Amino acid sequence: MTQPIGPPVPPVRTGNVFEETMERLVRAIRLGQFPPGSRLPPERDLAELLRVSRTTLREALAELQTSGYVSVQRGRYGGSYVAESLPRSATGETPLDPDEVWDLLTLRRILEPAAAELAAERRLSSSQRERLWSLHEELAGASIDSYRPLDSRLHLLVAELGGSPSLLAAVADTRARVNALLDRIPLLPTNLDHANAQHEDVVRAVLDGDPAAAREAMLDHLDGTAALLRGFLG
Amino acid sequence: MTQPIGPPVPPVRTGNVFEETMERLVRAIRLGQFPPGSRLPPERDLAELLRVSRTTLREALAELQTSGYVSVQRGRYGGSYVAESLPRSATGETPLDPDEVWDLLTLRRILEPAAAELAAERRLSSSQRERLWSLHEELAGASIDSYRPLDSRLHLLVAELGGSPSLLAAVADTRARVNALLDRIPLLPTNLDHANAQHEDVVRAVLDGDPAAAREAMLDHLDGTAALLRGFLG
DNA sequence: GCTCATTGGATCACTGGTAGACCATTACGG
DNA sequence: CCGTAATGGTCTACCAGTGATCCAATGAGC
Repeated sequence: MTQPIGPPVPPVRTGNVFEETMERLVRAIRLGQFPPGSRLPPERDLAELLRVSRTTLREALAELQTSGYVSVQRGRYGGSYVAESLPRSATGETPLDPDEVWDLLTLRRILEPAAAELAAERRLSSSQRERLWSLHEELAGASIDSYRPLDSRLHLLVAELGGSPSLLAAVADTRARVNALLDRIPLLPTNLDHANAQHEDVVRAVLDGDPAAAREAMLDHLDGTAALLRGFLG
Repeated sequence: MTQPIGPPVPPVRTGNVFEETMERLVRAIRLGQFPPGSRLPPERDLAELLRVSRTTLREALAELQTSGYVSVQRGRYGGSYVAESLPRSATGETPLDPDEVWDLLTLRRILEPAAAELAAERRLSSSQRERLWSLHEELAGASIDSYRPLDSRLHLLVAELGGSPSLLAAVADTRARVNALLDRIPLLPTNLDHANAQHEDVVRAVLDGDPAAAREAMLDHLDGTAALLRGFLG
């Protein structure tokens, strides 16, 4: 007979609107969707984008301001500007949960190489090619403080070039959650050099239209940071 | 410079609570999480599960009742019982969107073979093995009316055995969306026979602990229904 | 056949969130 | 320098959704 149990039924609502709005904004900023130094859309537009009342959005923005994610200026050409260096998400040394780490790294290892492979299969427009390469260069020259958001941005761009919106969404989701784990461990300059070299391999393979190489390069890259994370499990 | 655009920022709230609750329930039923003929949890429990007031849940259940998904009985040992044969989701012959079809099939082709591979890598308990095999047998003997939910249930079980909750969630999500497409095309007995044979290949490979075979078998199976869907694009 | 636990059915005061109008500040363009 | 457009700041009436309580039906077990 069929057992009554199965995969969990996700709740319709989790937390209140304010909290969810905060999370969305923090997530978008940490994913580099609003890069360091850039301006957020006007409150009215952003509220519409998030399908949230302006009142609630403003509460969230106020909170983001006090926690140092954005600075707000009034008047024409004012707005909310993303900080150049994001605050470390306040995790009072919460220990990493090994199961959660394995879970997320497993999913990421499935999604991102597949996305890179897809991207390499596609005929990219010259503007897409330029965007990819210039983002890679910007990242290679980024300071350690603004590195993570731009890193995510590059990975998301690769996923975007794969052409599947649902895959892109899945990559973004997973990456946001992996980021939350990564924020608990230090970012060393040595790692950055490795990462930049690996990024270049991925970008080159995508631009060369070599799917197998793109997949492998991405796998190498991910396994690098995965090892880093696992090292902090003890 | 960084371009202002990027992957979309998902809205915090979509639709009202009633609509979302409906969707969750329909989805869970169509995914076989509440198999045909089974009883839903009591309203109070279900409301808590969905984090929704009982009032709202009851509105959704009433709607499900009138559209033929469940039948409700009062009194002790009463409750909401899932129909043996689900209503065809009322799509007034909405034409399939080729981009959406490609998008979802692409993601599914990434997730499910990976899940099958993972499942085959793991040492399964004897109760897990039995559950998998008995579900396969139940599905092979299922009527054409109750086939789809049990089919989804089997796929979800394979994903569950992979051991990654996030991967399971992603598979469930994708499958729910693919189901919505599949509901627009007829289900032929011939296809069922093929599917059952392919399911058996997958299940055997998982039980044999042969990851590569499991991946391949799942790919074969998916490409079968994918071809079916593409055939209806013209 | 009573009893009682378990379930669905109904009602209502309260609140988080919304929509929309209006005010305040700033900087560009003439 | 002034006017105006674009932006953040504030206030308020309203309502969807909640949660709590009570009622009604049903069937198992004594």
